[in-house]
Amino acid sequence: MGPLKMANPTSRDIAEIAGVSQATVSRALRNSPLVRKETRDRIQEIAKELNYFVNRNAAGLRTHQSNTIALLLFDETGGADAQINPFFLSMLGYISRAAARRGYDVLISLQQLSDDWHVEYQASHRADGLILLGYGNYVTYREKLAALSAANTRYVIWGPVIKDHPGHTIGCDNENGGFQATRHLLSLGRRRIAFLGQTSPRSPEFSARHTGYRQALIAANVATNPRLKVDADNLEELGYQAVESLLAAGERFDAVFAVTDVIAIGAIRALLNAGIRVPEDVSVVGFDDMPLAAHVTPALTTVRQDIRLAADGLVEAIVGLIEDRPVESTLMAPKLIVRESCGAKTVSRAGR
Amino acid sequence: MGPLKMANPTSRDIAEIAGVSQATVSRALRNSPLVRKETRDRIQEIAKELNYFVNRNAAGLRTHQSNTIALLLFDETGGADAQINPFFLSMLGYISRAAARRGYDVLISLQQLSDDWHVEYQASHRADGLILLGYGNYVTYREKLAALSAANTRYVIWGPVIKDHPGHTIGCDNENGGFQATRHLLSLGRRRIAFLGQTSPRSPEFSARHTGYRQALIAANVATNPRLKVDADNLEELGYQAVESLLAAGERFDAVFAVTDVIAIGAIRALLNAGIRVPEDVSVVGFDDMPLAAHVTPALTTVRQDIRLAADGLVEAIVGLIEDRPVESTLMAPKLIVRESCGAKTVSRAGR
DNA sequence: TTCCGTGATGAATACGATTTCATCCTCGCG
DNA sequence: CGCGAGGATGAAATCGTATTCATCACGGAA
Repeated sequence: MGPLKMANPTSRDIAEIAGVSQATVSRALRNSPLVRKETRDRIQEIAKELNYFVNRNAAGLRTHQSNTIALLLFDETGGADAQINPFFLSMLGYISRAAARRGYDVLISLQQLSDDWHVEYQASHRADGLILLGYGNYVTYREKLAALSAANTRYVIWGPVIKDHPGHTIGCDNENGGFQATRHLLSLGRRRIAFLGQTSPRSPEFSARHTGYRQALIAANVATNPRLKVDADNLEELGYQAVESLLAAGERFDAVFAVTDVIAIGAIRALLNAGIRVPEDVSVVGFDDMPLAAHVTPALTTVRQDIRLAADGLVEAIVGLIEDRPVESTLMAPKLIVRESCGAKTVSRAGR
Repeated sequence: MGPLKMANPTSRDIAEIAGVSQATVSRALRNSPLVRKETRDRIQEIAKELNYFVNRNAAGLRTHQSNTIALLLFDETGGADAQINPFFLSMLGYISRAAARRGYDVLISLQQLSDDWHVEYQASHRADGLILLGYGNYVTYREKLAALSAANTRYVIWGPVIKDHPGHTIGCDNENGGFQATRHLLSLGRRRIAFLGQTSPRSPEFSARHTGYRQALIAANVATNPRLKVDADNLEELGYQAVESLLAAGERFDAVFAVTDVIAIGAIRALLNAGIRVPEDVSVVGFDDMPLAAHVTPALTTVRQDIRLAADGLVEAIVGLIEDRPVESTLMAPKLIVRESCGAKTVSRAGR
């Protein structure tokens, strides 16, 4: 029995070779106990020999499934060529792995505000369910989500848990994260703490972090100074500019809570460029704990979102919905990671 | 005519409502000129009203197409939970956009060395073609590529162009990049230039950068010192350790060429921690120009690979193969980006 | 010996689109 | 008035698999 060759073998071809019916082949390949073990093995061997793979289109057509999860990534920052939010990008990696573990493929789709594809993915049977990243902007998207629900689409959102928000949500307790960061800065004796980040209703996560920030100040009986709050979208450059504008305005501050590591890194650069030492003169805390946070100089103190866990949770949830299991929205606890940029630890740097 | 509702409308449902045959519906939805314009418009309106979308499984079954590109990402560094190479991750973003522009979806698959799914994607009609990232390790993968070719799979590789390598390749002229980086350091008067990076045949890109490095030294009549070459995989931590080991060995050096920005950032941290100033005492040059490179302190001088262009090229190539157009392997020119970490520019930092 | 349950298999159908081929109508021209 | 060309549409086949519903052989129980 030499190496069999065939351009595009089908289950029928295998059936013919094995001397059985196509139905039996189909059953054998799916390990159905209806087929006698010997027959099953023989068929599977032939399939392997022929380099046969089930035609997913045909199978999907018949079963109404795709074993695929679509990942919709909304990235409003910047235009079509801008870098994509690295936080989402690494989430994507973990999601893909978690999905693979459960036998699902992942289809990516970078969406723009103007796009209107949401419904299509499941309706066209390209995906069994959707994971939505970057939907923070719930004001704008609310109706889109409603459309999804109306179309009976299964989806899970990464973002803030908002009451009477349609759909299931998995997110991080941003308020608590902001609180932890700020409390930490306060515990170091800092009192004039700048807040860097966009807090419009477009960015509910960031707003929640700001709320946590304020609550920490209130709890410590420290007056909030609205001039120490600067809007900044999630780009290094904007963190840089935010600090520049603070300095230009002559504001005095001894700490910075940046709503994102990326912003924090931009802020640090601006501080250092202005001759201000970090953390000696100004403490800096970020948010996310992206991989690089530990390796920039000074290493960034930050609030960690465990994105691996988050990704697992998202996949678990969407697969649950697909397979008709009950699913609940979840809020994950963030964790303060103390490094050098806040000054809590003695910096090991020898020379200065 | 109120809002029509229907669970899962098919083209046949639309046909019935429109009072035409299902064949006409199919044609109308694909904008076939065979259908009279009025009829076409009416049908499309009904489809919209019903929230109808073509069942991709059925369409794909019939046409033998999926309009999908599979992106196979091999990431050997670290285990299953490790962060994924950020360079590939951002490439992925651009690839996804470029593919969308051409009407293709992107399926991601993070692969391990042990996996053996390559052939499956196209054979199962899940994808029309493959883009392979991280296949640098051509020694190991050669046979896998051969299998792909044998199965008549269409694929494009991001990586070094290697002669009599099966398949089409798009890559960066790494040798030239290494040459530029090193020549730049030499032009700054640096003579003891350390090289940080893995150069085994497992990493042909990095080996090529090393070749460029050596050629620049030779061209400048500077002796190469093998002790200034330290293997380091692509992680910040390993860049850090590489510098530590150089220092521990008592090697003297006045510059570092890191084979990757990530390694460079780790290296800089190690230098600063040891009280060595960058760039005053040691110049550092990286490779890739990842987004953060411009924003760390000191801002990183590096060799830019234009990944947007690369992504476009890869997609262009795979789509070309899918649509039976001739495709050629391409080598893209990298570009030296001078910032602060090499010391060529006056650092604007005020205090020090 | 007859009958029925059980295990293994096959025949036939459905999934929802695309596409080929046939049909029918209309209109212009000889 | 007849005829052919061409435009618009419909009927039917097809893609490859999963699954329902027979069918058949076999063996044990009555």
